[in-house]
Amino acid sequence: MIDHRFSFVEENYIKAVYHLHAQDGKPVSTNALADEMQTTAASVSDMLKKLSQKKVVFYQKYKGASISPKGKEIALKVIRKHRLWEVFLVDQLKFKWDEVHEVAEQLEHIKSPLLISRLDEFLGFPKHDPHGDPIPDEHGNFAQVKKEPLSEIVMGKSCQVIAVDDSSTAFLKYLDKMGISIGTKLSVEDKNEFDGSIDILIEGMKAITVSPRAAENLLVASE
Amino acid sequence: MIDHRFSFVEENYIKAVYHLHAQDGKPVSTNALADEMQTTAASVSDMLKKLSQKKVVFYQKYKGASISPKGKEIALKVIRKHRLWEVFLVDQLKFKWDEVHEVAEQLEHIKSPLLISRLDEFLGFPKHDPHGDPIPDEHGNFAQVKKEPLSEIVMGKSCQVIAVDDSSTAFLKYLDKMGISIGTKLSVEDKNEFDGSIDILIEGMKAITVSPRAAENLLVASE
DNA sequence: TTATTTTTTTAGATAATTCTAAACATCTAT
DNA sequence: ATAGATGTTTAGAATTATCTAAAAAAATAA
Repeated sequence: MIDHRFSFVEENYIKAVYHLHAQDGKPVSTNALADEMQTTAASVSDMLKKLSQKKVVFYQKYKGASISPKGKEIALKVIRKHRLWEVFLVDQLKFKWDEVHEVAEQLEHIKSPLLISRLDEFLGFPKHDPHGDPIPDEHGNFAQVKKEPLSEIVMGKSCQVIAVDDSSTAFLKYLDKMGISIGTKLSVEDKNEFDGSIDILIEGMKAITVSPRAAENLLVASE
Repeated sequence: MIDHRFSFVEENYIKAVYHLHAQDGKPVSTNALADEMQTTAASVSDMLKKLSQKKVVFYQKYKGASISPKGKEIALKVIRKHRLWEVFLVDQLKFKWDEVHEVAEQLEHIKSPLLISRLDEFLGFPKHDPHGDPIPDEHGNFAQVKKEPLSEIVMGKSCQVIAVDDSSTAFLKYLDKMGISIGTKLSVEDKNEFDGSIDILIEGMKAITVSPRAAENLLVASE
């Protein structure tokens, strides 16, 4: 079995196809990929043709692309690396949530299975990255917890913050100020009809009100 | 001042010119570089022309290349990153001496000043890498201890192992077995005329004999 | 259903890095 | 000092990833 070697750029395309394809299961359009990759539709077209030949995506002209089993394997390896490095940066090097992305984008392409298994061990085999996203194991398996926006939780229910949909600095700063982070347990106390804001009780102690905008971007797992 | 961005490949050439140039201060020949970079003289020629335009090397056709102040600055930054990552791999991730090089070659190109300053701090501001080579600070300064091969040390003198000239697995395994590592203090007890082997006393306790070949590749600082 | 708009693909160029083969410069030994 | 060996550079081509502009296909709206 020939083990293709993929360039950084190719890995990024594979990851993007995986992410966009995973969202709804429908093939990813050339334009959607161009948007994601910050490039032109022409470049995407060329690259999809190549990746299709390398059998990491399924691609039909004018019909978009979807991820192949081989592509999924590669994507999950890169995602595993990305998220492990994020844990390292935040837990060990005291990076803030919003400082890790650019660096992890580089580190995820380092090729060394030994490095990753040692890093995983060093970090204590974490199951989630600092944004609450699950970290695949070496076989690409991960437990996907059902994520819902806080805005969808019915009144009275308890839940735990496991991720955010918006990773902007502004939002993360807002959460910091509110005393909300990944892992925070809270219950929905009331929903205000007139503006959609939600009253929550953090860890059964502090009562605060969050805006509808915030509630849509806070992803929680209900208990 | 325009801040050129250098590719991985360019950084590797700059590093190679710095290392080879530093050895004796003479300009580096095209062939020597081709050898070091595992490529052809033609490729080196092309690259030197480019690096000369970017003012990181001084280069005259048929006369070889030497490092410029700007090139030295870049080389030292890359070397600093390489050695800090080596410390991380060995001290934190339990890599062996001979497992770190390939991975560090990749990690040294990650661009993030914050990452490196945090890593430096995390590691406790180490002054030497696992092979005993000094780690430049953020300004490129490092204390160069006078390194001599053990074979040059006069009888009766005490010294400390600070580096190795040969990083082959075979040699490193040999040292492991002998109980010698970076930092080992020893004294030269006797030199055997007939085969050039040297009797040493490790830490004033264990007496062993090392081959002339080993003595040439063990770099020590005499006290 | 045909015309118009949008999306996607191709064609043709550019830039970076590498290669082989051929030309050229320098060194060395007679 | 010159011929042959060695070292170095140029010329020309291949590869990867990108772009713009133009052509082709698909979607949409009258």
